[in-house]
Amino acid sequence: MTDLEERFSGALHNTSRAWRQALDRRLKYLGVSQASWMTIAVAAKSPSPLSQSELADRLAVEGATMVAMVDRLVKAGLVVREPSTTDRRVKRVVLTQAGNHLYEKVRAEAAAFRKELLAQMEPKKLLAATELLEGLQSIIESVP
Amino acid sequence: MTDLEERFSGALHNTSRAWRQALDRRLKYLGVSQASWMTIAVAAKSPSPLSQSELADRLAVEGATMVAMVDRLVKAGLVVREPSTTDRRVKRVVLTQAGNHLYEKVRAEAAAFRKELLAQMEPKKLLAATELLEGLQSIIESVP
DNA sequence: ATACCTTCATTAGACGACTAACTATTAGTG
DNA sequence: CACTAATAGTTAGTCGTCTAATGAAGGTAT
Repeated sequence: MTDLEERFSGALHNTSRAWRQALDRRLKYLGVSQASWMTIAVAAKSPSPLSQSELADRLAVEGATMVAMVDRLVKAGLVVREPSTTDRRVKRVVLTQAGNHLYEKVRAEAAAFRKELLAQMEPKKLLAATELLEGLQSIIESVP
Repeated sequence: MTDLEERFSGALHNTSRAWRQALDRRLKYLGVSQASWMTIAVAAKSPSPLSQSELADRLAVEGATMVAMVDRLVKAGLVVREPSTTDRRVKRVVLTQAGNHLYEKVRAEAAAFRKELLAQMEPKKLLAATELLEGLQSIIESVP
């Protein structure tokens, strides 16, 4: 008697996990993980350089996590820390040329992968599932 | 529509992440994470004690990950390692009484939480979403 | 029976996430 | 203005995950 709710829960977590792993495998040759790429993407998309706190907020991770992430990205030569001139607590994260170059390549790969995976899905059903997931997400986030 | 695909992808990952985090918060008072609980659950459900490799397979993690997990569980007094009598490479993972007690409590909590979250979902839509996710999961897993 | 190959568990090192505690700096309130 | 709040970044320690390398044990083929 596999309960539908249990089945949904399993499908949700397994699919999300499998997706991440498959994308990580696909991007491995670029030497960059999804978490690193997402950080670079958010930094790249912003018109003006973001602080580490702003990056952490937009990626829904803690400040301490972002410190470690930026450490790695700096070490890899993809970004630099630039002290703010107006607020001496703040350091802005700026992409290097290598960072921008990498971002363009990775963005194309990730979009292609997403398209490939979802090509066989019926748009109507995909929309219905998206709406259900979004509704569920706000329910979860409103739980104490 | 690339837009929908991107929206779905975001909803999938965010919902899964939010769920895990919320459940972890809910189970925090028991002092056990979902990964630990899942390991204990698989061990508890098996009629005969499983080896670490079998546990790793069923939880879809690597052997090295399971070594660390069992280390923590042993340290917490929830399981013990028992050398196999027939194959001296193998160690079977056996729940202690504390492990069994904990499992019962956590299982009830997780099921209640799942029910609570999904209570407002329409069964028809939930089934459709489950089927879409399961289909997607097998597509992802068949990707090289 | 020896040489080779596979499997099981382990260790070491890295990544990515968290919380808790800390320093430095800024902003707000009396 | 001075005291207090809050914010930005950091460090330290833990968890969970991975890959790669290793040692011990079991199988297999010649």
